[in-house]
Amino acid sequence: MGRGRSEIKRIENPTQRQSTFYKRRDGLFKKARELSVLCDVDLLLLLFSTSGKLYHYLSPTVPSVKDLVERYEAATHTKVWTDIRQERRAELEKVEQMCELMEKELRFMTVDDGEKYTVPSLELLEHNLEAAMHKVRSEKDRKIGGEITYLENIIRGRQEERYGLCDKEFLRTEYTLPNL
Amino acid sequence: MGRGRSEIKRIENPTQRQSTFYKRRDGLFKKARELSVLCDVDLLLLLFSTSGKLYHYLSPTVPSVKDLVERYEAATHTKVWTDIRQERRAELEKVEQMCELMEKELRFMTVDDGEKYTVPSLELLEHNLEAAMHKVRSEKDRKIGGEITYLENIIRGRQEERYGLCDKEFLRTEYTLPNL
DNA sequence: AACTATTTATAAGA
DNA sequence: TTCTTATAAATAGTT
Repeated sequence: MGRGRSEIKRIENPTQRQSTFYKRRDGLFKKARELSVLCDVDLLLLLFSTSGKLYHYLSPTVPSVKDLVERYEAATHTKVWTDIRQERRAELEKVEQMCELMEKELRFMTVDDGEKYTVPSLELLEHNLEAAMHKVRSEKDRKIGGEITYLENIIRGRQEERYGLCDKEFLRTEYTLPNL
Repeated sequence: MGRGRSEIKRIENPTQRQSTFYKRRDGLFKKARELSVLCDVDLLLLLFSTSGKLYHYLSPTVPSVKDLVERYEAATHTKVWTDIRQERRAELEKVEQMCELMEKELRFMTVDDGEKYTVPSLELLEHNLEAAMHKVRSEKDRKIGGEITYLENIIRGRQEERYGLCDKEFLRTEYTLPNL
């Protein structure tokens, strides 16, 4: 556009370059705005002049520069901020591992010697331990009971087999103990 | 440009919008490239079409997107990535709180009903519970024993007081029970 | 900044 | 999509 010249190379004359910069900068921002509105497009335009001055445009539909740059990351897998994220993730995983360890340790019911218990809290602890113990014992009994029933069934099966009372299907089943 | 229309508003017809998008997108990128070359300008153009496809341009003079976004941060003092860090910190704190809660809960020895225990692990659990119970009981005894000794001392003190065997200092002390 | 001769971009149509 | 073309818009050079 304009009278003459069309070659695209750095304009050496500073006055001319500055003049062209103003005109084309305005043109570019206008085009960016128009495109984002006409075609419902999310865009970011960041621009620094030679003098270091910032000009920028962000589509009204985009909440923040961060938002768009994150989408850029996701799209390119270029992970601009990977280091920050990985740092945090590592930190998080460390805490989670500690959590797990602690859970295991505590599950096996070690009473902390360093902790200073009061008598009422010790009584509560005792009560809870008794409840837990009760649960554990009845669960154990149930399991062992189940095992016995299972074995009894096998024995009955064998007897029926011997006396010809079982069907063909039953003969083909394998006898494996359940995982106790 | 082109035949007719100049109003800038969202193009509702999808076919027409797509067509316009292609043409104007190409135009915008061409202008961006030209400006960066002609006027020696650092610029970034990030663009997502409605379908989510990314198009971008970065001046050849700029080493990376990160670089330009950091300059944007510096220029606006907007600290684009601060909130990411804060976000992560919040996440971390949440996990740590969960940790603490879990610790408390597990300290009070609830045996998880949902957990599927095997007989040997139940026996181990039972063993641990017994050990813990033993600790708790002896600690309770020690505490109660201490209380008794303390009370005995007070009684002895009273007797010494009565028989004039105590010193003046002792008379001024208060008898408060230790926090049991 | 403004002006205007030209070039360029692009809307509509094919 | 892609091309063609008539026309609107942008802008180089000038004032």
